[in-house]
Amino acid sequence: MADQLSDRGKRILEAVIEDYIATAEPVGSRTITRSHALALSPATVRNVMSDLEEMGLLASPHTSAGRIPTEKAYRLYVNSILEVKNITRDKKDEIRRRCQMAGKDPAQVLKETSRLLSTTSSYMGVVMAPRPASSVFHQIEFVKLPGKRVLAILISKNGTVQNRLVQVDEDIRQEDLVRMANYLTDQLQGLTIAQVRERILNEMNSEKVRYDSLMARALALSEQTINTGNPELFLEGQANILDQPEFSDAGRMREIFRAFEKKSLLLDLFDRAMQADGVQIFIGSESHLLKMEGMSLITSTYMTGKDTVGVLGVIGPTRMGYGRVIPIVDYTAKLISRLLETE
Amino acid sequence: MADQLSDRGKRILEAVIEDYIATAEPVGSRTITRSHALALSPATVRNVMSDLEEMGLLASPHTSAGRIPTEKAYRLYVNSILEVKNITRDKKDEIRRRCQMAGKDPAQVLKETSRLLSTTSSYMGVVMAPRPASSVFHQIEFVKLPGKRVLAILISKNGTVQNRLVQVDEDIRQEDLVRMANYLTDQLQGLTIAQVRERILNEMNSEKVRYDSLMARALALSEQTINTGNPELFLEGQANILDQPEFSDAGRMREIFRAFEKKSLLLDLFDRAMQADGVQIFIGSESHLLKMEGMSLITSTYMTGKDTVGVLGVIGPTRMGYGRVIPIVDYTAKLISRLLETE
DNA sequence: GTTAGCACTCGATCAGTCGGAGTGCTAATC
DNA sequence: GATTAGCACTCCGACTGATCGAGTGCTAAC
Repeated sequence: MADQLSDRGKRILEAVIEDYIATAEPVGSRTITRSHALALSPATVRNVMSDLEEMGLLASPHTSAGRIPTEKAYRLYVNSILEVKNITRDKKDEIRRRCQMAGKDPAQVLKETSRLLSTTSSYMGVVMAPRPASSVFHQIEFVKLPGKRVLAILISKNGTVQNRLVQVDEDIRQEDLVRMANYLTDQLQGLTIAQVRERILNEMNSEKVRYDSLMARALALSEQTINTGNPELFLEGQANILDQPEFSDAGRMREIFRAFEKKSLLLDLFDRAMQADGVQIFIGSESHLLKMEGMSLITSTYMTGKDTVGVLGVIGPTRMGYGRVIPIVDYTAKLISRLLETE
Repeated sequence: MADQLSDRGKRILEAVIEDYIATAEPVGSRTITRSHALALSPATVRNVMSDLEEMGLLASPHTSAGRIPTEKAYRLYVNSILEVKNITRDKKDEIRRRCQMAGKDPAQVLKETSRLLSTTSSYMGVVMAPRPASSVFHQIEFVKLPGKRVLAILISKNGTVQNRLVQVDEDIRQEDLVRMANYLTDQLQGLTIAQVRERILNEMNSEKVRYDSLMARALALSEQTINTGNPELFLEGQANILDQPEFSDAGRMREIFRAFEKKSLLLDLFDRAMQADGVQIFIGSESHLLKMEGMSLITSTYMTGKDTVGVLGVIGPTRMGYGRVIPIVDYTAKLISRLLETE
């Protein structure tokens, strides 16, 4: 048969994938003729399936089991067969209702969102917070606390707050701290946090500052407060993947959990997802993460105002209800963007 | 035989428990005579074990397996047999080294501590943050951000920071915000956060405020910022318990993970642990948590200055290396207390 | 009180059997 | 020429029975 996928081939591939998604069992020719009104006999379906196998779209675990879609098949399915459903009214309401988190700590909002993604999709929810380095500086403050401690607070225009508790020798006065903070706030207007850091490091080495011990200390304080490190990653609903039959094996399960404990791997992946706007889908090994074998990731970027600032998504088995989950991710991302913009 | 536990009985019970902790397999009479120099024959040991079983300290899964310690046995072991080892020099160094987290976000410190507990014990680490309601108010601030947003920041004497992003109608001026914040900061000196909340709710209903719309709004802002809810709980190293053979069953594993997703259950338990200072041990069903069957919890309280503020600990299987883990929990709690005090 | 000896029990393991599901091929049919 | 019925074949999984080893409880001897 042709290398080209016939229309009938497509329909049968779709049937296999959908059955497999539903049952996690290899799909046989009989099953398909029964459940999908194709008006074809099992024998015919077998012929077609054999062709699909040759094209690398199906695989059989062994001779007398049914067949399983390959990654290539999922990719094809997602690209050109799947019709993304509209999100159901119910889901929409549920998401909207649970997004009523006005007045919450901004970090909490993202965590809640991650949990929301996990429960609505029944897979794992992931949200990558905005990269601290790229947000825009708004204000810095130093607050003197009892016990020779100073709390430094760094506020960004997008409303995120970084703070550090630092011990100092006791002869700093609150008035001096305020003066320093005002001066710095003035100096650093309009810079991104990354630039702020650079500026401060420069200043610290400048001649002028060398002889101003107060300023030197203020700069040191600021420097300790600035976090240009990795953005936070909120991973919720890990227990959900325990329900997936393909991970019922204890060893496999352990591997996956260990992999997710190392968040750096996921961060890389999410960084890649942030390169392009909108919904993206990584199927199995496409993510180039060894441990992601058998797992897929659906992501979408979210924004504050006009800037793409973060990524959120759902991680599940390759055998995932794409048609159902894609709109959930999409809708949630849009809702969060709106929430971050106005609130 | 007597109801009273003989000295020999104790030694044999100890041997069974230690073997079982090491291997997770039911322990037979032979094994014991071999590994622990008791100078007794297997038959004698069998007799004693039979007595121990009658006393409810041992149980046999079936006739021809060895025996397993019961919860009662663990309790006895922990109370009167176990000699808690001194913490090893290595562990001490490791913990101390990893506690060098000066300049970190206070919440991060606790999270790190939890991870530290999990890796040094190779079970699960848990840290309950100080109850927000009971910390002492220090300062409140309102910062106007672009886009009709106001960031409210609540600072406690212990260095914790709560912040909320709130949308407002645009006619509030930064000067007014500062004035309000200063006024409130002045009014609320010395109160706990819980008292602050109460005071604010009272004020909001007072006659005077009714006609001062600016003040009314400031109060509303503050009220939204205050979180008197549950303290945060940092649970790290969940993957570690997957290594325990008794949880290799997928169903059991799922149950446990699900249980830990509901943090409220653990919070209750930790609240109980906070009633008494120092190290405490909950064995299996003693915690009155249904899902804690087969698991034990070792906790210690930690303090800032003279006040007990939180609890940290390790969760592992009942079959846990108590002698090894207890000093780890103890030492970590002391170290964190010192860290929170000075820093 | 302790121990050696022995019969007994029970789970784990392994080989063998059987049935069901599914395939591929061939020949008949539309 | 495409489709289908029929059939032999393959392979897995579930079940069965036999065997083995670890461990026990009991009894009688030390």
